[in-house]
Amino acid sequence: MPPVSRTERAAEAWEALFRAQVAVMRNLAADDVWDEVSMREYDVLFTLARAPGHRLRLHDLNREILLSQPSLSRLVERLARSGFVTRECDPGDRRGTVVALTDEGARVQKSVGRRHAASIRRHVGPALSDDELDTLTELCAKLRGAQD
Amino acid sequence: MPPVSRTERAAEAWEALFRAQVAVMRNLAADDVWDEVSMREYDVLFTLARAPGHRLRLHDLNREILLSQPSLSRLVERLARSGFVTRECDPGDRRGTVVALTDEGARVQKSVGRRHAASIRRHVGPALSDDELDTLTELCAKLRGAQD
DNA sequence: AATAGGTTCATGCAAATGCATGGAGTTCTG
DNA sequence: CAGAACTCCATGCATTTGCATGAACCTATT
Repeated sequence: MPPVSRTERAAEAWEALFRAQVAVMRNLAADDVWDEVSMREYDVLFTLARAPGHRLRLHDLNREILLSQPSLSRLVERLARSGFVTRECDPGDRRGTVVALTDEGARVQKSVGRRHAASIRRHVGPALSDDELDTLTELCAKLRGAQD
Repeated sequence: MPPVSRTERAAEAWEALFRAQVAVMRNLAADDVWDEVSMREYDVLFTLARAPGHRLRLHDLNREILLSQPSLSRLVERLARSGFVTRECDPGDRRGTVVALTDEGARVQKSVGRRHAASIRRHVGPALSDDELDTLTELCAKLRGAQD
């Protein structure tokens, strides 16, 4: 029996998305690719690598990462101590801290990223066809785009 | 330019799924629904409510919840102190601990669940059509089913 | 331009989390 | 059937996280 009300449909979709995320995440976390950085640290390095100039305001970074502002602040502090990022003062807005990827940080991101991508292929690839993967991408992008 | 290789397709789909999950999760967490239990605690109560007899072995519960075994053990300990679950010894396998929802726990789950469902409807509902929601559900279920 | 209000980030502190480990119980093996 | 290997859970301990708060800076109002 399919869901009837709009609320049920939305709840069912979110439930399915959330559980799928948990299941895949667990397998990705179990794969042996997190020796240099943790998954959350990688997420920060990856986001910075995608940003123009390999740099982002802490506040903007916080919009991409599911962490409280103080937690991200300290995560970045640890990444800086490890030499993967630098923290500069934003000349345009002196409240701001600009987090920039170092060469070493970019190297680690690529190295871990390559192995992580292979891991994703192993765990996500076999589950769906090409068309299904594309449809999933499209629907998730649409869902994300509709958020605040 | 669409992704060409199978690895790229899988990576793009996972990236989209993950980011959508983060964006939606943030909005759901921001809604004023988590006054009685935290989101993770609710996840446990919800999983128990779905289980036959409103009870589950700790080990089985751990398969549904994205937490390490010790962390879940302590989370359940807190829920028991709050009176939302009980912890009994499994007579069939005396290593096991059976976590069972109390009446109070079921009440809280329903109360929070109702508001949470409305919250999901507000944040997920407007983003996609009925057919799209169903497709998303189906693809996520398939993806989840293919995991270990 | 002075003050009030808002934004961005860091720090103190308590709570939550994960890893390593150990104890108790079960199952497998020779 | 003895003991080795494995499974399930709890606890010690260090790390990570979030909340509350405060400092520094920016912006708007008068």
